[in-house]
Amino acid sequence: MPHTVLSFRENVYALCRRIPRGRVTTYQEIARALGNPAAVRAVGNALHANPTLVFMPCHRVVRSDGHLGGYAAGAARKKELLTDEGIRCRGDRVLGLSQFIYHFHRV
DNA sequence: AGTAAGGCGGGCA
DNA sequence: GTGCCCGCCTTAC
Repeated sequence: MPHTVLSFRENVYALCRRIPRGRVTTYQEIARALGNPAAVRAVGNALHANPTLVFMPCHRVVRSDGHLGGYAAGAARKKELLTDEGIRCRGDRVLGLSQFIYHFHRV
């Protein structure tokens, strides 16, 4: 699915920015919200390339199976940030993901 | 124009 | 739980 105005990346960032504090979403959710459900991997790619780590809560994006997934500044840092927001983890897994998951309404 | 690299997901052993 | 494999999409080179 070609994107006209905004690049795929920018769309990913836009969605990522609206994940509330204390909530998480998944790479898959983002891909689906973009109408490109098969682009899960590209979503991770885009977040990895994100230039503004500080204003981009990409630490709130985790894998659909509950694992933390990657983070440019390291998974340990990702875990820290999530913990600070009240999301508990054990090992490299988020606990009770379904309670905190944020679903986007369609775009 | 080909190709490889990813912060993935799902399936199956 | 752990692996491995295959499919998928966007970017950068």
